[in-house]
Amino acid sequence: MALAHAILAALINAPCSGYDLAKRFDGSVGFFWSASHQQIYRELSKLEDQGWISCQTILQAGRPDKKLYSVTDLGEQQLKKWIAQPCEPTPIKDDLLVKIFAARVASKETILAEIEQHQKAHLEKLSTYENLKQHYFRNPQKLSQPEQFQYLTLLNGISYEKHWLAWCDGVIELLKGNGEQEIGFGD
Amino acid sequence: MALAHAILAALINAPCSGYDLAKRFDGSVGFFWSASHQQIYRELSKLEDQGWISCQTILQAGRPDKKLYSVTDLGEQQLKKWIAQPCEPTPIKDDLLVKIFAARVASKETILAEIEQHQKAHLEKLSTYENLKQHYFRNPQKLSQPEQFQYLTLLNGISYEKHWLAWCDGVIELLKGNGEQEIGFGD
DNA sequence: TCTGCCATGTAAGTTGTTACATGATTAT
DNA sequence: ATAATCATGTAACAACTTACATGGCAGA
Repeated sequence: MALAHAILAALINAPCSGYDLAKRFDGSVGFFWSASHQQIYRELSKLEDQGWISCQTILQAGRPDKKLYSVTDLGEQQLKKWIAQPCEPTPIKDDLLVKIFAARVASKETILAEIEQHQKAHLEKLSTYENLKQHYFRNPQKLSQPEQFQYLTLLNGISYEKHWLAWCDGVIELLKGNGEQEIGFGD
Repeated sequence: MALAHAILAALINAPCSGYDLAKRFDGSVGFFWSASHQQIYRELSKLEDQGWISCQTILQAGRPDKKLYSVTDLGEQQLKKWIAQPCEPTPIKDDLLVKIFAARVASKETILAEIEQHQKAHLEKLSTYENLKQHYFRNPQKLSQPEQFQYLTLLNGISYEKHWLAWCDGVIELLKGNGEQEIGFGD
C-alpha cells in the first residue's frame, strides 16, 4: 500500500500529472521511494476510483492534454491514518551483498570491478544530494515545517550514501591488500 | 532473478533444506536478502527443474522427511555468471521516509513515537550484529576467504544500522527542540 | 533526419504477500 | 492441554518489471 501513500505524499506538496510524478519519483521523492511510470499511472487510476485524489484535465496548445491530480480531504485523512499506524524498518535486499556473500566462486578482479562501479555510483548520488543541499537548504534554521521534513529525507540520503562509500572503501582496501591488514572499518 | 541467486549463494556455503533456508533468510542471509518460506519453496522447485540445484530426500525418525538441496555444477556456473554481470545499487524504498516527507499532515507526537520505535528496532539489530561479530569474527585476520566475505556483509549491516541510528538521533533532537537549533547531523 | 521530451496508457510475466492446510514431536 | 518446532506445501491476490504502443513538438 505504500506506493499509494508515497503518491499522496508527493501530490500533497504540489498537485501534478502522472508524468510529472514519474519525474519526481526519479528525483526528490526518489530519495525514499522508486516507481516506474506504469506503476504510477495504474495507482493514480485506483486512487481516483477510491476518491483519495481528484483529477482535472488541462488542455494544452501543441502538446498532449495533461491530467492534474490533487489530494482530496478523504485522501489526506487516509494519509494521516497511514502515518499514525506503526511500520517496520524495511528489510534489506541488495544484489551487491549477495554477490559479496558468494564472492568465493568469482575472481578477485570481478568483485573489485563491481565494487568500484558501485562506489562510483554512490559518489555520484552523494554529490547530487550535496548539491541539492547547497541550493535549496542553505539555511536549515529558516525552513518552513514541510521543508524541514523534506530536508530530513535528504539528510537521510546523504548519510546512506556515505555509509555505502565507507563500506566500499573498506572492501577495496581489503581486496587490494594481501590479506595481511585488518578489516577495521565499520566501527 | 536475485532470489534464485541468493538461494544459490546460501546453498553453496552449506547444502540444506527449504526449512533451513527459510531460517537462514531470517538470520545471516537476512543481512542482505529477505524472503518468506513460500517464496523459497516455490523457487527451490524452479531451480531443481532447471537443474541448478539437486535434491536428496533424507528420511528422519520421528519427524518429517527433509529434502536436502545442493548446488550443481550448472548452478555454480550460473551463479558465477550472474556475479560477473554488473548490477545497479538497489533503489531505496522506505515507508518511514515517506512518512517523514508527508509529516506535516501528522502531529509531532505521532512522528516522534514512530521514530523512537524505529530507533529501538535499529538498536536491537545493531546489537545482534555486534554479538555475531564478537562470537564468530573475533580474529578477522585469520578468517578463511569465504568467511572474510561473509564478514564483509556483516560489517555492511553494522554500518547500515549505525547510519539509521545517527539519523534517528538527529530527527528526535530536532523534534524535541523548538526549532531553534541547527540540523547539523549527516555531515 | 534523428533524438529527446511531453503525455498517456496496455499486456504479459515475475515476484512477493497473506491466508490456508497438514501432521508429528517436544517442551511448558 | 497448549504452544512451539520441524517440515512441506497450495491458492489467491497484490506489486513490480519489461516490453509494447501512440503521436506531436523542439532542437541539433
